[in-house]
Amino acid sequence: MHPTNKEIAHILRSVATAYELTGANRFRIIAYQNASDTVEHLTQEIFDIWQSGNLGRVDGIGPNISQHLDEYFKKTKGSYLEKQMTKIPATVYELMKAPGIGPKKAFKIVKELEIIHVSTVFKDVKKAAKKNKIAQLEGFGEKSQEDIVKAIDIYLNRQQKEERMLLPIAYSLSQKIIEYMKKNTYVGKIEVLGSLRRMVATIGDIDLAVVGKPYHSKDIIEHFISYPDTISVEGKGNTKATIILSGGKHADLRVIDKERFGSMLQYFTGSKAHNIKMREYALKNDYSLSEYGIKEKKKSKRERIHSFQSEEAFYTFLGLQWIPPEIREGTDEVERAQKGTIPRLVEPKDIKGDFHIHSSFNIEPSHDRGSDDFRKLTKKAEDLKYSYIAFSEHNPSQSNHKEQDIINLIKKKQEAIKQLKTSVTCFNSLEVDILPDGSLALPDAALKYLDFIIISIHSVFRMNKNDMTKRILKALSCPKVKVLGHPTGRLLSKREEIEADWTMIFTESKKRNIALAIDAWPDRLDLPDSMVRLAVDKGNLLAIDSDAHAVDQMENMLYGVSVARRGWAKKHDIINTNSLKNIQKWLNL
DNA sequence: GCCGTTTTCGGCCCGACTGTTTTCAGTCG
Repeated sequence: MHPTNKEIAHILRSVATAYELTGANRFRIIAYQNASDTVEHLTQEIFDIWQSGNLGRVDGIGPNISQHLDEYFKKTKGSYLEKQMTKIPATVYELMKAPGIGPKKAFKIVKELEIIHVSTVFKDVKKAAKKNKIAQLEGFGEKSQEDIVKAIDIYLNRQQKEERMLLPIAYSLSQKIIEYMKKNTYVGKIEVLGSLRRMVATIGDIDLAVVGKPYHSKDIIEHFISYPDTISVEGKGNTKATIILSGGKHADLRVIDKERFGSMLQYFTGSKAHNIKMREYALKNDYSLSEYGIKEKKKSKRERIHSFQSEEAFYTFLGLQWIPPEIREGTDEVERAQKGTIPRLVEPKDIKGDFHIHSSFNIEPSHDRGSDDFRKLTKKAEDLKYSYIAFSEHNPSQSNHKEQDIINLIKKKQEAIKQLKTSVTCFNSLEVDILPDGSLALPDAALKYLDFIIISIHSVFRMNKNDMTKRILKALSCPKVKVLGHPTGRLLSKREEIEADWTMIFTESKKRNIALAIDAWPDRLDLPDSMVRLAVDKGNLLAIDSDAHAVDQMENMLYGVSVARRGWAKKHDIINTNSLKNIQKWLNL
């Protein structure tokens, strides 16, 4: 197995740490940190980029780091990166995983207390704290000793739990806090910010901001840290506070006055990478950005800060198009905003139908059945103002049926659909398993009774890249296939993506006019946003599917739209924004 | 060590909070 982006990012960050502790030029340290960030957020495998000889083209990786990585990938013994890393005890990198412990503190503790075993570093540090040894170190005290023990406990605790929340969970949690905050009379406007506003698939912390007068700030902060579900207060200042909720999740709150709401919204929405790009851009025009506004850096003049009530005004002042939060990830959005070429991204109201709904119709499926019948589902589709939907249950199990049984079941379903009285056009479809050899779990003879099929992988996820690619390409060759369902098979924080040559698969899908699904099921969000962007750039068709197994889940479409937006998808990139007429043409009906 | 619509040299994001200090260093987002 080749090293993952996560592993390479960790190595680069560790080298940055080693440089920091050995007193290297601080900009060299930053360069390695930047390279680490870049690799971590890359949309392709850094290993693949290296293999194709394009390492140097990656933003933030220059000639030096390129060469070091080359050496590392070639598995050269005693490679430069490894050599740099081992200058610092491995216990330092381990200890740094605890929040609030950075390079300096970790190194000091490890060195002074002679902690050498990586596997027991946390236990050993806690033991030392018990003997009051840390408080005696220079630069440390009673309080910091206590904080270090707490930080270790938080880290160890977090290890056992899910690290990040699924988007919908974080969203509902934030709504509860907002409701609570509104009970305080000094609280004005209140907004969800950070990764939640950017609609990232998984959310670490909940970030909130409140409009309030500075002299009410204290009251608001006090109210916030009294939130009933709080188990501890991690920090509290004049304008911001952090609480830890019973599930171990952090919630941050910032108070800001109305005049600066725009710059605050911009700052606090992030991403960090986006804000850095913004500040770098501003600096070229002699401006300095912060959450408080835009500062003119002209040395001769008196310092002047411009405030902004709205985010739009903030971006406009800098000569930039307003950038939707979903694409503020520090890729090329600032450049594009400068040129005025940020596209209008697809919106929830553009969606005209849903191709992937599991009904309760008993097709005697291989996997789970939906819980609601055609009638309820079509009613919901009407409420959502859809023009069309497709009932796409899992294929009938193969082991329990003869070919003719399967055909009869599909015909029966077709008949039942015909009987429906609704303004919504309903297609007869199935979600068919892609078997390990690339054949489909449905007899060919059954295909003609279906309007189209979705194909998906539901077993044998671990396969080598070559075989997996062949498997999918073979499955795509069936003419009834119109959607490749949850292409990567990932389950957020449960199962990794499958390995496949996506360039080949995207090319083949495009050639065959097959849409790649953006499955909106909260655990999936698959395609992932970064791959959506690749697909969009390549000109692939995409289908946003709810994958609903119950009526209410049809509303999950919203999260699929968010993924599409994060992948820079425009309305015309998404097949199910089309009119019924166009869809029928696409389906060859 | 990286990078380029004022630059192949000379820059490199900004502020808050905390603890240990008595003006600052470390860490975080």
